[in-house]
Amino acid sequence: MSNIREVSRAAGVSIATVSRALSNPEKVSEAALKKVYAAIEKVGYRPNMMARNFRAVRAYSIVVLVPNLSNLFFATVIRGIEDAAQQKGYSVLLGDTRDSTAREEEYIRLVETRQADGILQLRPHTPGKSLEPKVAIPMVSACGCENTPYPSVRIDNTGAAREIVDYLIDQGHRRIGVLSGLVDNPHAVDRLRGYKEALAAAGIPFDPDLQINGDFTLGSGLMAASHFARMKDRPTAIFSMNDEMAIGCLQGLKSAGIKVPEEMSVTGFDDIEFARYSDPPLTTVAQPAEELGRVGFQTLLELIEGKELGNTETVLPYEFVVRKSTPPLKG
Amino acid sequence: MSNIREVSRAAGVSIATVSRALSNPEKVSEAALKKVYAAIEKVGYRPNMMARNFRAVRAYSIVVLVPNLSNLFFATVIRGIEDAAQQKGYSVLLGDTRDSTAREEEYIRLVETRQADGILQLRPHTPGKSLEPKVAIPMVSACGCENTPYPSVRIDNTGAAREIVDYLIDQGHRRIGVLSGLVDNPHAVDRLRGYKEALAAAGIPFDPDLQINGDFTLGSGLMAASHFARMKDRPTAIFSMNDEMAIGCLQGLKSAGIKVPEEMSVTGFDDIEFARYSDPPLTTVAQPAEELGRVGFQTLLELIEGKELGNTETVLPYEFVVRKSTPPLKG
DNA sequence: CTGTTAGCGCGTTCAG
DNA sequence: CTGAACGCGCTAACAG
Repeated sequence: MSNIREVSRAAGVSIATVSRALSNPEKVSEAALKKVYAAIEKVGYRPNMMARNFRAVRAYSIVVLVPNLSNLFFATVIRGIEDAAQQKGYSVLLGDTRDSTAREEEYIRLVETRQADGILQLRPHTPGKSLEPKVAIPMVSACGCENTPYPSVRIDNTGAAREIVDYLIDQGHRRIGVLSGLVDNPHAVDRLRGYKEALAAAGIPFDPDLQINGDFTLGSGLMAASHFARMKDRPTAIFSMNDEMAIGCLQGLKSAGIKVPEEMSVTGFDDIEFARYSDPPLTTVAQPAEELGRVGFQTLLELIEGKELGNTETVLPYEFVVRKSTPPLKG
Repeated sequence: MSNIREVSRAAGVSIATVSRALSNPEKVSEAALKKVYAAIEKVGYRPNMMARNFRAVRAYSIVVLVPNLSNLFFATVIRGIEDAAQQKGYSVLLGDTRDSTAREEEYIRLVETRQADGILQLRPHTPGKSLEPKVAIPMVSACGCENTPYPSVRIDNTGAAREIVDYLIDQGHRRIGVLSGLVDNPHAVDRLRGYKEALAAAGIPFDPDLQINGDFTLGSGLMAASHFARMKDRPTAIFSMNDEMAIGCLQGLKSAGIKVPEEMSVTGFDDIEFARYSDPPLTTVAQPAEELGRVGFQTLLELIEGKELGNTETVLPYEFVVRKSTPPLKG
């Protein structure tokens, strides 16, 4: 627990010289530098970052708000964030909010009390329900949705959904079920719009009976499957809004005796690694998860450093991935 | 950005009184309290935690070192950690080290420079390769292995592995493949011992050809499957050391035309949520992941607060979960 | 190039 | 019960 004063004593120079030797070595003579480095070694000095940051009025850390850390898509985004943050000397404070705005508020306090410099929000913004952007709280959305009222980085969810459903229609499907998220989930909203647009473009009327809302978990996919299985006029394909639900759905369909993909096509969204290992492997949309995290961090850093960004949107490209869960419809 | 001085001015009391009103309200008169609270409201005061922590010589944060955040088992442990930490007013700094000791060292620096108070290590300890415990760096292992040289919380990996393999033997298997981790991975070491003990107890000789080493990822499970599939004298069951590899293996076996579980039993380890949704659902060992995290944090907190723990071990119970991937062997 | 001085925001003496 | 004064470890401004 030695401090800068001990170093200065051991080196026989002033405290200021030690400080300069560390942050502006070019302003210190060779001789003094040598003495300082030797002294640092000798007394085992480590600068106290709390003191340094305190002076700098910057915590050099950001908080990442994630609705559910066990969601592999989010986990991957976080890896990207951490990667970028570490390169810039920032640490990442984890806030698993379990979809609770109240918990989010608690983490906001970390930046209000200067324990963190900004917020990277992974939960998409729901007007009237989510944390509203506050001035003086740098915040950016790292895997957001349309109409986010603060800077965001995202993919074109609507377009990606449209592309998937277009593909299913091309494969011959006319009755396409949709396994959505909760009605007010913004990702669900955007993707549902894409689904409807694709249907409309093909002249297929939207049938509300074919929409089942889950919550992006495996379990809700399983539940949804049993609904779909029991329908009198069952769909021939299901567009699921994430891979977890699609995989849950796969199992539900099988245990209902429905063969996938022979009797039912299923698509996912995100392209988590498990999507390649399901049976059958899932046709899905690959989001550039790590990149979303990296770009999200960079955007946040600009905000922290004082740039005015308004509610800039950065839209990154996605990739449509065809696997075996969507063969052409027979008959 | 108001500070305590502004509050004191607005309230017409001294700085010390404001400070006391916040941390020892019982030592302040009713009248003064009211004035202080009103002033805080009025100037929009938020205590500067950096300053407070700086004085307290405590960061009120810990760093969690995780080898791979995309591993669902670790993600769940972290949820437990964060839960416990938040309750005690601590924040969690994330360190995804991607199995690199060098990266771990960088995070150690965070506590050396007082940005964090201690380390919660999720990577099991490999002698001569892992971070060695340093005095003055509070560190605990939250899902450790046997012979960890600092306080640890874990399950009985050897016992759990033995129990799984015993069960396979009971189901009639004599040739049981093992899908291990890398040779120096401590979890692999402990679990391999359990595998061998179970074999020995049943009088089955250990056959090194039946051991394939992966790296706990889906991909390595897939690779291993093709090895197993090509063996002349193929095993009738595979004990995989985690669920991800087991699920990867499942797919590899299927694409090699081997039916699971009819022609091959497969077991996992950890009981991640996907284990219930694979085809067939996996027989596995459920680790109390969140609890490991919670207890790990509590142990670390004791260390931070100055208790001497030596290399205490806390062993938590696991649960053996039988699903459909392990029917009795026919013939 | 170097040392001296003055705080950053807060908690904690110690008198009153 | 209250206030003035000091210092935590460090950096920045200013002289020399």
